[in-house]
Amino acid sequence: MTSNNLTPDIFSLSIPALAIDIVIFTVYKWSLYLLLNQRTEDWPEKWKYILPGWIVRSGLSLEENFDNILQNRTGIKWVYKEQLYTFWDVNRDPRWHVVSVTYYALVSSDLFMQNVDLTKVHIIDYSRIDEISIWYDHEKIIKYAKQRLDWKLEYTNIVKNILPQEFTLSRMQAVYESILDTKLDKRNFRKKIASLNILKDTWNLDKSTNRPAALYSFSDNELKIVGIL
Amino acid sequence: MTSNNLTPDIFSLSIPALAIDIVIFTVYKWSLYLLLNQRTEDWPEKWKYILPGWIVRSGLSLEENFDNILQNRTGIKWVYKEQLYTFWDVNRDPRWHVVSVTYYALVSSDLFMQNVDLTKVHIIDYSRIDEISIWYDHEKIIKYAKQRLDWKLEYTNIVKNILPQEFTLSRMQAVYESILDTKLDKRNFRKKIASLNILKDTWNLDKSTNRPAALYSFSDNELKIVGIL
DNA sequence: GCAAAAGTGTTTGGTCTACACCCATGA
DNA sequence: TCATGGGTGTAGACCAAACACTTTTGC
Repeated sequence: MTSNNLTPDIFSLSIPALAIDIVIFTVYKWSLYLLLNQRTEDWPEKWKYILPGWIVRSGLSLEENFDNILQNRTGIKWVYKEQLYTFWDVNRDPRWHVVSVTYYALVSSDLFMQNVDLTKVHIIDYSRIDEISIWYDHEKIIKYAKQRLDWKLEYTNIVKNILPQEFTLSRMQAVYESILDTKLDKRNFRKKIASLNILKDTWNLDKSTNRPAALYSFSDNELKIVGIL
Repeated sequence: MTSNNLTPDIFSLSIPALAIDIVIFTVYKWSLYLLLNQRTEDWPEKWKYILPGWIVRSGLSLEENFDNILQNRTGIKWVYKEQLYTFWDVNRDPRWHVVSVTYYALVSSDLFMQNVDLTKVHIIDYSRIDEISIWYDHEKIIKYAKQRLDWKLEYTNIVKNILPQEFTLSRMQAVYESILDTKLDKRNFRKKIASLNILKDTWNLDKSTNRPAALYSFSDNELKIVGIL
């Protein structure tokens, strides 16, 4: 193969289709959940769960495609997202050759509850992920997304995208515990968070519990690299 | 937009072209280098440096496309690679709408010297990267790849892909120092590496220096997550 | 007054850092 | 014999982990 063989030839070089698939996490009540679609009637294997996703439309930007797909497949208007990996497999989708750009996304449970369309999307307890039937390689993508989420939780302030605007330290700790599936020491956790100077006290109180708890919010909106745990 | 609007329509959904671009790092003598192509005569801005890359051909797997492009653009037959990011920009390549899947790659200087075709590829001292003229957004991609490389060096045993099969600890330390652009303490470095149990003594000696130095190799071929620095 | 979650310090062990000299060989 | 890079240990600072009781409120 010489350099000349690489001369662009739009026909042999095109790929048939490009898709976006989104792994959406949320923490609802005290557990980590995943938002999954189910295959519709006219598809084979209709009972299987599948990541929200679709083929992209040319002429729109990636952002526009993402937002359309997100809204169409879940009802949700906005999530925090990061690109995860681009999968490529001629045999991946039996219907056609698809390259899939995957994202993982975080949504706080209040934002999620406002917008989600539960006729379109199912909320699945992450701890039951191995018990359900997931279409093709989407389970692999989910596990990869979870790894990335774990890492980002430990080393960045990304947790703010799962928490509501104002939250108690106990709530924040519970988010870490449910996602990382560990128990954390309350005093050490609070010391660590305090030392990072990433929160500000709102001086509001959460009175829903017995003893009212101080409500905090993030003092900074950028994604920061900070060793949290 | 309703669900019906998402019904696949292969014509409006196709994208024109998909490319692979590769950021290749090597450590040559005592510095970090980058392997870049230069735009050829018939292209505009022909003097600018550009990442080795090309449009993918359908019908081949991603691996095959990667290997073809790597070999065509650099002469090199094999590199260690990891996917970096997928860029999407209708205005990215003025010739057509391109989605680019980028990789970063590492190659040891001996493997590199065996195979590289220096008529195709230029080797650029990374510390001079800001002095040269780089095409379109490839500089951004390079900086992003360097960040990823720095991180991977600190937290994994990825350095083995830049080192020859057998190497001295001083050589290994020099690779860290040149890529991360820091000075490391010799004793602390050796203690840390020893504590990680990732090397084995080959009982061979490097006699090219005055006092012969012990030669080590990695005891394990998998990529491991280990806090190295 | 009691149940339930919030909030608060100290001690200990391990890890990271700084630092300087002797050794083996080639020329 | 001297120049060159290879190889080695210790002390102090800092950080992470373990651990239990008091406080505030609703009922």
